[in-house]
Amino acid sequence: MFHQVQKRIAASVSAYLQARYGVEGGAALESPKEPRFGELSLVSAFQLARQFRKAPRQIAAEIAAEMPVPEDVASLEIAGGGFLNLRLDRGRYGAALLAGPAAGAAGADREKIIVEHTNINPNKAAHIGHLRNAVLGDTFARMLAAAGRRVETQNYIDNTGVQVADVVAGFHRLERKTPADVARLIADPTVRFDYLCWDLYARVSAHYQGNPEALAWRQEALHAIEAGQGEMAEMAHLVADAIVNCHLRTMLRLGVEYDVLPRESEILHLHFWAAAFELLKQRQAIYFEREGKNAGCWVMPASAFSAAEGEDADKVIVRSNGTVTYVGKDIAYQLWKFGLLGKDFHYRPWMRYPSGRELWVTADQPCGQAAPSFGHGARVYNVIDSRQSYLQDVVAAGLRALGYPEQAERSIHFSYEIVALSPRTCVELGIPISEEDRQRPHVEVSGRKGLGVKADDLIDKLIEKAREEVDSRHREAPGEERRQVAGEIAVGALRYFMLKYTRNAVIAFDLQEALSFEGETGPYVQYAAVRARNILRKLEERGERLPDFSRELDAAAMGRQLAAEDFWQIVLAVSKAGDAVERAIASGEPSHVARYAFQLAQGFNKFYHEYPVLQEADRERRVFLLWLTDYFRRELEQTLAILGIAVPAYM
RNA sequence: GCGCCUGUAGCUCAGUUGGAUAGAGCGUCUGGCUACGAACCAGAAGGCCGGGAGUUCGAAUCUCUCCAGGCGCGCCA
Repeated sequence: MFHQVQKRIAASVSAYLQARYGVEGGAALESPKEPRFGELSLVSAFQLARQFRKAPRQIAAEIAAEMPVPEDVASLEIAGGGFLNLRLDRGRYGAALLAGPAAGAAGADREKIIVEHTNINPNKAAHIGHLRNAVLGDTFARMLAAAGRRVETQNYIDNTGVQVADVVAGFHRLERKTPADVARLIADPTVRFDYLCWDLYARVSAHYQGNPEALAWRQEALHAIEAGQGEMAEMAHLVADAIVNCHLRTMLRLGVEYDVLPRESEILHLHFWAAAFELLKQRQAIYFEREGKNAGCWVMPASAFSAAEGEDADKVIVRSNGTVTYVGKDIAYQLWKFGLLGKDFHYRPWMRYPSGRELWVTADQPCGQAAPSFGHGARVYNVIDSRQSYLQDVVAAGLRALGYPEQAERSIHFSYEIVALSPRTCVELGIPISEEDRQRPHVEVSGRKGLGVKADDLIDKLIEKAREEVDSRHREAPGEERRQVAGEIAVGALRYFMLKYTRNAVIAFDLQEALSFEGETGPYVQYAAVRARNILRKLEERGERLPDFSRELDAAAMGRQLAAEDFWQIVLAVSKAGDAVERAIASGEPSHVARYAFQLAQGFNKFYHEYPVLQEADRERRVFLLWLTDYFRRELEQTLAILGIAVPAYM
């Protein structure tokens, strides 16, 4: 609500400033530092001061005297050196809240926003780093949807890459297994296939270390996979599909779902690269190098994507042996996302989520079932860790060089820093670390060596810990119910932990800290929502009903109640949810919503402590307090839903 | 060598397009359960915002410089 009111006021003030002073920039409105300064502060006087060579305070006085007061505003006053502080009309504001949100203007013509995330190599179990990616992407998609945007979630699967090839080589060469053997392992319910591959991949990598000639295995597997024939190709298919299912199951534990799985195999078989290659050559975005170290390659000049010059910085797109690099394929894929490639995949259903949502996968031929329209995004967010920013720059440069500057601008590298481990957590997990690492704030671990924390292990551990807490508080409740609650708390803790940091902060994952359910955590916020529900449930247990607020409270009553500074500040804070979401979208920073959720919970816990709602004797106040409780509940639930966090039945 | 990111309380981190007296959690210390169940609340201590210079009415925020740390710069993905 606050967001809409602020927009209305800004429009009104901007119109005045434009007419009176001819300024184009709009009204400089911000939230004052302290509540006593009102709800909004206009600082335009400072900016105008220079231009008109007058004291800021004098200009503020002019504005205060001449500007028509916007209808949401009750009063305005000059403060400090030239601030113009606005106070909202509390009764009007409260009445608007009672009336509920205005219907959103959602239309089918809304442009589509694509969020691509997760993108885990399908050759081993997911680890905590992947969880940060998935939770960031999933939450951002939820934020966009909550704000009325049309969103499509993609999870790209590199099922023909080196990492899959290495595991196939491991099965074939180290384990001497046939595709049938691998299929049996996958079907065996006692085998955790993704864990098995995790270890096998580490063994293969170690073997390469000691026996460099064994790298030929990788080439052998890659060729087989690319040709799409033979036992190894078959095995690669089995492994990748099975691991994708493992990943989907892991992610679903956190409530993460996708719309479509674009796969590298189809990009290959449907010759996406050939189409992109033609475009790149036609538009002269790349050129054939005849001499120097890149002789025989098609390269993109460094000037296209960085400040550096010279052939050293040029990026090879097609190798001298004619094969395309990863970046080249990524340019083709990125073109498809914007609907610029002139080609599309075929699709078939992969699975249906319990929620009812259908997940599709790309296919190289029609399956006979009508699929939704995928791709054709107006804006694309690629959730990829910050170490790949150089490559993302090259991809965007490719779009620009092809004559698509707007798309390059809207091709957003949604980068984030890695998840490292705290030294003490390494020790706890039995990961060997050097003396030097022990002194550092965090230690990066290697998936190649099989070190690190598997996502499912972490989730299991969190559930176990949550279960202990639940059991100690609710011995009487049915076991199945307690299991459910513990699961929701565990997921709440994990998702919040991944979201509370800004994207470019390195998370030093500390088991103890992540397992904590106190302070700035998901469970703290969940607890506030549960407490709000408890009050309302208690009311019904006492044989009462929730009043019809819009009938029992009018603008005058709201005005009377909101005259109390305490209540006004609470209502104001609760009404800023939409503001937090918009800020998070504009800055691409989901942590804003996480932090807002925490503030909201803090506000509620304080309210809960100070005002025994059900004991209130004054009738109007009691109805108001019940309304406020219900309002808190709604916003807490909605904000948690955006974060992908459930509200447990009890805590 | 070049490029990007980071440096804020003992620790981990916030800090809106530059705005009024720099915030939170953890940890430490002191209080508060009579069930709207304390996974909570109240209070205290704790800061030359890495150093320096500049821009201006105003800088944690912008510019330059130095210091410290991280990451990237493959015909790997």
